[in-house]
Amino acid sequence: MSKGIGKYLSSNQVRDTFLDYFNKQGHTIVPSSSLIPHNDPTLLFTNAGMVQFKNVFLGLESRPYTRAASSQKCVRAGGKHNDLDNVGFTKRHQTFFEMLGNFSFGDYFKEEAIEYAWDFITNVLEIPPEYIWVTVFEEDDEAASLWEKKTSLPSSRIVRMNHQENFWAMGETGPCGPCSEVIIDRGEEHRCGPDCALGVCDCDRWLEIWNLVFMQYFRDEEGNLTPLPKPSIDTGMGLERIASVLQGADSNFDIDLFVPIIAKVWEIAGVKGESPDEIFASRVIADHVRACTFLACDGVYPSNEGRGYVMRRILRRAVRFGRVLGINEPFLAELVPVVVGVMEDAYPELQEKQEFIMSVLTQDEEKFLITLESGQAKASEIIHDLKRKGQSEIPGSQAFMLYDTFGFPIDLTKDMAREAGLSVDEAGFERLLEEQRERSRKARKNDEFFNMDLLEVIGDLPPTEFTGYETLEDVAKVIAIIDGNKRVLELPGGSEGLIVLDKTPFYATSGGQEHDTGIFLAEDSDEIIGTVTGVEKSPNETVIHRVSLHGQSIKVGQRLKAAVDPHRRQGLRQHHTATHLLHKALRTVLGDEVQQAGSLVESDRLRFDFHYSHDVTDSEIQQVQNIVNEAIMANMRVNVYETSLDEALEKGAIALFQDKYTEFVRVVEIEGFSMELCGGTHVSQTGEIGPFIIESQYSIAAGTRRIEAVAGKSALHAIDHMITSLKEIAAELGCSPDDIIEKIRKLQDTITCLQSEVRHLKDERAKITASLLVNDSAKTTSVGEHLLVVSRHDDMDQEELRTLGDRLKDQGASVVILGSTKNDRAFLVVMVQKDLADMGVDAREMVKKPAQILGGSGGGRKHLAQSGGKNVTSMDKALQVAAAEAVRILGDISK
RNA sequence: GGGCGUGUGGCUCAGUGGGAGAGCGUUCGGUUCGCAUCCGAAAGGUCGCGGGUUCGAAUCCCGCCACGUCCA
Repeated sequence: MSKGIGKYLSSNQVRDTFLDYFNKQGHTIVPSSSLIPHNDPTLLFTNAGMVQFKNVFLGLESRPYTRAASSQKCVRAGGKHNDLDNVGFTKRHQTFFEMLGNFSFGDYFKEEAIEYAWDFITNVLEIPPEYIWVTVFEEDDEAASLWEKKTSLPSSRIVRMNHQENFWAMGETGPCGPCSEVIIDRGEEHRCGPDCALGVCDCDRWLEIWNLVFMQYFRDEEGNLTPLPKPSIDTGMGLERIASVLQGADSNFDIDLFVPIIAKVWEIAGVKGESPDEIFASRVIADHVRACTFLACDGVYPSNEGRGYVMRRILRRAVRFGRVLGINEPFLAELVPVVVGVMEDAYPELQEKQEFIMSVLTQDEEKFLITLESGQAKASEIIHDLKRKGQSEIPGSQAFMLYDTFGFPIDLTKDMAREAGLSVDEAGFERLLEEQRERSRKARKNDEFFNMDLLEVIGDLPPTEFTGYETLEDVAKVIAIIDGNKRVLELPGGSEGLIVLDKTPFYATSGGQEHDTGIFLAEDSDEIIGTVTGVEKSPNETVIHRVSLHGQSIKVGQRLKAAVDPHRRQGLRQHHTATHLLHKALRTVLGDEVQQAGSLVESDRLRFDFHYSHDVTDSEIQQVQNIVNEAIMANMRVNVYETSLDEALEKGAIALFQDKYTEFVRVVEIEGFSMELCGGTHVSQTGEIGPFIIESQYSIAAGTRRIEAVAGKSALHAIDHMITSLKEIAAELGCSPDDIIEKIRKLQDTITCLQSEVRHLKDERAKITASLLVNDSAKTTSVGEHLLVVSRHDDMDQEELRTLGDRLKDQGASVVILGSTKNDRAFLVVMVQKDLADMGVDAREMVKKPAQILGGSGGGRKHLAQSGGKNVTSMDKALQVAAAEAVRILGDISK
């Protein structure tokens, strides 16, 4: 390890020093938000420091401060920014990292941003100016001259870069602007070649450590840039990168945040990190286990879709590199305490959830090991098969099947192929993968309410004021109408469209609670204008009503009366408050390990998903239900109020999304029982909820369980239904409802007895019938030394005929032909003794012709053939024909 | 959301349109001082659910459910 540049600081010190510095410059220190972006459907994970401030930059949300600084945990994997497959190959890529940033929301701009950056780097971190280069956007003379004026940088080290490199945008439209990067020149010895220069190559000599974004324009749909009235600053400095500079680490993985984790990996694997492979694999594992630890901590769970799927991919990649090191059993959980130890100062929540995180990781590892094992078996089979056929390449289709269907990683397929001396058609594999991607993308279109088009159309609309906590009816003004993803001024009568009001009593689908429905009325006449069938809320809190108009049209600017359906709302309130009671009851009965994973509140039922790693017994569910019902009967007050987040948390409120740092949060407190942050609508006394019934409890994924329950009227209906059913069952069984179980058990016993008795009797009857038949000259024919039995037994089914045939063979019959008609169907069974069948006497030949006569077809095996048809009247004829056929064949064999 | 795969006894699975099976486990009996082993026997199945095709479906077709897996 070479000597560091600047002042040696531990990573924890870097983080503290940064926040401390900006705090002294009047910045509010904002804690890292969750890795799960709140209310942002366009983003899979928080991937930059500015994510939690997005709405502030867009002017949709205001904060009590205009300058802020944070150290933000980030994940870049899945979605647009995907570094997953690069991790390990480079010295800098990580799936999980921390981003240090300072932000100005219309406060200071370029000058201060540059001054702070320079001051922090040269005076606080003590990095000598001669190591520093900066880049600016080629048209940004202002930034270039500021660097020259405000710092001691010579102009030769201020490099202008093009649009692609140094112009930043949030999306297709929205705030954007030039940026400026601070770069450390690590010295000649790190150069990649003779042409090594900033902006020319992309090697490790030139280390970008800090990006300063100057948000000064707004880009509209046509791509026009208009200056923002209040330009803003968004900066980002990778903690691991700057730490690597200060600590003289060759790569990010050589800093103090990684060293203990990598050491533990080596310890588990029993290696010393001597070969490039060992170093490579242990770096990947260290990065991935950090990502998985933090993801699990923020409530992400490995699964087969969305965020959970990305997490699973990270986790499984780590496991695969574990195998490279010779680790063949679950080991990631052993690394978690090391990660926690390194990170807990900055993220104390890790310590609290350590056990939980460990069990989440181990569970998915175990699953993956099973997948690998079965994939390996499949791959062996394929390879064996190909070698037998003398082929030298595994076709892309086979490799893809292993990957796609059985989850067997392609590189493992390649390894196995290599060991067997085969190659893999990788191009074919890639082609199939691309086809699959294309299919998925196509199927994606148009299935969400907020598609990109709609988001664009409503982008400039303000948040809608929600008045529905206080009232169910309100007079409001129409401020926008959308018809087929286009803004219009008028929506004609009889049609459907989306309507935005300046304020609304309608609750939009959010926080798991379903939307209200209701009607729009004319302001003066109370005539119904339209029916509201759906209500959604955009990411910037604009409420959008899906409305089906009656006779008259509706215009922008018009005033109308918005009225919520009170019955539906009451159902929603009952089920929402019941959900809070249920949540608390679950934690009381099962412990604090219970963590809400999802919740759905409808007007006639509720669904509650939660993480819990053990079985839940019926009696525990019963206890939970009792606690909820007692809480309802106690008729507790439900207080809803706004307070600051800190105060709410201090009082012990359960917050699901700690990253939603608005000034005030809404607390729903059930007096003396539970307290949660919640934006939903609730009853005012728990007694309003009525009866509460848990209808089912089951597992929806490993470690995740779901409860479905009903309250209020739905619960009454459920109870009614159950009582009626019980009464009907009791009446049918001729006993009282209390005795139903006992009665059914008795009946089941009786059935079992009868069944075995019937089987026994049928067998007996078959034996007797058989012995009568073989002695009945009318039913038997001797062909040479072979005995043929032909007989008809109506009302027997095929199985009974076969049993009878078996008994006849026992008693010496060589060939048995049995017929039966039952329920307007004709059956024919032909059986041949095994030795005769081996000699070539084929039962199938005897069944073909008669089958035609019966109006069907038939077949089977040599010793047993069956046929049938619908011509029941031809049964005797069919038997005759079969018999004649048998005589002929037996005659041939006897010669 | 889309694709592929799987679903058969308590468990692991075989069974490519014609009589529902194997191994392990369970119970009983034998062997043994006893256990393991070994021998013999028995119990245990709506072949995930629902339709369809067929004389006949665990098997073929369609729909649904669950699980696995890849893609988005």
